[in-house]
Amino acid sequence: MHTLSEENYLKVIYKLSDGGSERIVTGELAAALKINAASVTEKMQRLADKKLINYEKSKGVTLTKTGMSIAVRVLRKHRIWETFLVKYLAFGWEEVDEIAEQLEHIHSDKLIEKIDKLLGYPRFDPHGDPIPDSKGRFRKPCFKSLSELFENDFCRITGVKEDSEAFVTYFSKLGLSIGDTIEVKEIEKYNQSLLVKINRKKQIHIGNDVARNILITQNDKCCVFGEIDKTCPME
Amino acid sequence: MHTLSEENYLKVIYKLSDGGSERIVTGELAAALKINAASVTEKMQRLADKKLINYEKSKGVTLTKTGMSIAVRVLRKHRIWETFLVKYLAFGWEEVDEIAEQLEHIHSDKLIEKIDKLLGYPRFDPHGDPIPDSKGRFRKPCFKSLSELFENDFCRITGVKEDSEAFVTYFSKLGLSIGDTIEVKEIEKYNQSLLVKINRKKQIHIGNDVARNILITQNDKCCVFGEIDKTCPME
DNA sequence: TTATTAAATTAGGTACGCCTAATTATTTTA
DNA sequence: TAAAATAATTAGGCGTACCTAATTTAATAA
Repeated sequence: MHTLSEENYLKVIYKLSDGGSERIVTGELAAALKINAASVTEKMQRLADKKLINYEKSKGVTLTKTGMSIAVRVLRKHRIWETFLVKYLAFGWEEVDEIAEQLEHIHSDKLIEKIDKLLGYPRFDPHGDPIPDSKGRFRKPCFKSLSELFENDFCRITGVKEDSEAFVTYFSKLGLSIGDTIEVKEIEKYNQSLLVKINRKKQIHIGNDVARNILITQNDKCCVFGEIDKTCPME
Repeated sequence: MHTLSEENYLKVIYKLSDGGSERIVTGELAAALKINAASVTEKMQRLADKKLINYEKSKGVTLTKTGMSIAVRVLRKHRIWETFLVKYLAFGWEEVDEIAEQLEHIHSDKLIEKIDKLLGYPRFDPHGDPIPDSKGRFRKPCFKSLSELFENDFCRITGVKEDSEAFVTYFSKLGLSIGDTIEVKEIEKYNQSLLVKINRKKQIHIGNDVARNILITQNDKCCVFGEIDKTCPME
């Protein structure tokens, strides 16, 4: 079994490296974990000793096979718990991340399998993130973020990149939901903020910092015709 | 918020002292927590500094008001989670203690209240232990243990004193369940082991060490006539 | 009541997870 | 490419939670 601290480091490396593909540098980890860079360096050395990461001094880290599998398992638990909290206990999707941060470290495979079963083996959590199955497999949707679109592009919101309560609350406050269709009407030259039309109705402004954290899928013009199930955007 | 270690110490003191009434001595704690007595002494000093226990050197500890309320809250969470695991996830009652040991430290009042509600505010957990309500109140049944009975006494099993998987599994293996009626047929002079009749049918032998950990209630001869609901002994 | 035994405490050590300040690498940019 | 800026690492510290060994305190028996 691994420590809470280990699981957290591996999870954050996994997320920052977008599934283990990119090399992550000390400063990024320090910022994400909100701890001092010196502490991160120290921990990197210990994780490398345990063969959980590949660490090259001053050049950053990648996950090993083992490290990756631990990270994915933690992520699986996190997302299953989030789904449970929203579907079974009627929590708002913006308040579940904090609780799931703790629940994801409960060491009982049997428990998480049973909850997974209770939920009907969902493949996506309430934030639109894919839930790895018990063997660690999941469909990794390589969605763009809203900030990558051009004027007049259509898309559908599939998830958010940032899980923090602050962001998710703001996202809701803007009147946005997962599953919404978006049409980019205008991109402001000055600061790349977007004027968009939501569900072919309301028009709002979205700052570039926000747009970067909104994940979307572009089915060409599909979203113009297809019915979209707003309550269950994961199917 | 308190640390995991603090919560565990306070919980164990509470349990050993039978609800905070008795004074607990270093060695008992060391044995219960399976750590060295020197480490316990050290921790006692820190808990005393934080006014969570009353500590007199070499004379043991009692809980303060604050310490007691933390212990009861942890116990509440433990027992609610156990009930959840058994009722919602079909865990066996002998396997839930270990998982609840971890779940009891999740810091979210809202979460535990929601689970309590989901379960319909149960007052007893699957082991027969009372669940404190959100204000810390609970009915403390001062039941005897089976080992205190005399020959020809009748009683009904209401719970167990020891939660360990080893004990609880053995308890089941003997063919015993909470709610069973017991008639003490004979007490062996040599080692105080008991020959008992379960539910007026099967006769078995129970060692004194086991009998000490079985809690019972004696409703005079009531159990002879009254119907007993074996599936729900808590009501 | 004193000697013996048992239990609790103190002293001193390890590992972890964090910190700040000083040093060394690496990148920028002039 | 050399100087300046930025990032990473090392050195040295602190608090917590454990440990063993030595000592002190309390309980028991002679």
